[in-house]
Amino acid sequence: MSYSIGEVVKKTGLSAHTLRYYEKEGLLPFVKKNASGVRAYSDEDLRWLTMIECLKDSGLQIKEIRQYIEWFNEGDSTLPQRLSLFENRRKILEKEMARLTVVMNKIRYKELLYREAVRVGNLDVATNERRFQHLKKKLFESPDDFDK
Amino acid sequence: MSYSIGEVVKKTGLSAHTLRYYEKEGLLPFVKKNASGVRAYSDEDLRWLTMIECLKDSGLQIKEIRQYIEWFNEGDSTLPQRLSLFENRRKILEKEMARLTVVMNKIRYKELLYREAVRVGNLDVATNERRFQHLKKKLFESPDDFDK
DNA sequence: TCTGTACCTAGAGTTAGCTCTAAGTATTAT
DNA sequence: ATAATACTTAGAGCTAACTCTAGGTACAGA
Repeated sequence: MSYSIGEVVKKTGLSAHTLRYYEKEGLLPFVKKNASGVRAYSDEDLRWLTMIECLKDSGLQIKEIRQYIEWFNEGDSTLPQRLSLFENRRKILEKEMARLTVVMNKIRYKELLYREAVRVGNLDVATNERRFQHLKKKLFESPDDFDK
Repeated sequence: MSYSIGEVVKKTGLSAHTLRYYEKEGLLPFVKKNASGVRAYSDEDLRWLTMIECLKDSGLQIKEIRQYIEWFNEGDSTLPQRLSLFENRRKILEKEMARLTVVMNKIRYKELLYREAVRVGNLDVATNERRFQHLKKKLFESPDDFDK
């Protein structure tokens, strides 16, 4: 099976501009073209696009994805490099999730505080309520930094 | 207490360029300047910088942070808007954490697979091992999309 | 043959968030 | 007094990842 760029747009949700851009950046080195230059994407190309999306979602830059694809095409001699890429990425994702957890706590505190402030119609009154003072001390190292 | 831009650079880790840029974008509407135009940051300004960093970490754009600061300065009449901002942010962070969890599973699968591939020196052999076939089926809707 | 749609390339433009440069003023230490 | 350091502004430059434009080709249906 092969697919026109328009069909791939429908399948992937990427724009035709973006698909051509990816190709120019070396992310799709196997896409074939017919005699008049029109692209014909294979099922293999679509699987690459799925993988590219996953790597992109994990935070890899396009040039890093291109590097991965080059390693893949060089065969088993680059297995250690590829392992190392996934290890690093896993560590970065772990840090990112930890970071988001910390941010989430702060934002949730703000949401609760503002819900109370809206209820009583006054931010300072809400901020000075014992339970919010308590919560703030529990959550933050320098609690007053969160009075803004 | 007041601080020169250089002291704030040391305290916050932001560059002087970035601090002036933030001010130009309306993020620090209270910073005072002396007769010769030199900035003198107050403790209040530093607290704003902490809050700005938190909002930035939560994914807010600079113009959205400026909007929040404007609301803050307008007083209690804008409490509902601010509550709504934090509610939306909390929801977006929840989605982001869910997204990262999904991505993490895929990357961890790849890491395990490549660790085995490096051990046996061959990606195809590792991919075809029963436990990786099993893992792949468990993790993904279209497992073959992850053979890249 | 005409009309419309889908496709092509090369290259310019956009956006966010910095980051840096140039040219000048002010402050501090010796 | 002089040298070094820190500060100022306006505005240009950078990077990533698109996003769009202009001008053209290819082909299908009425």
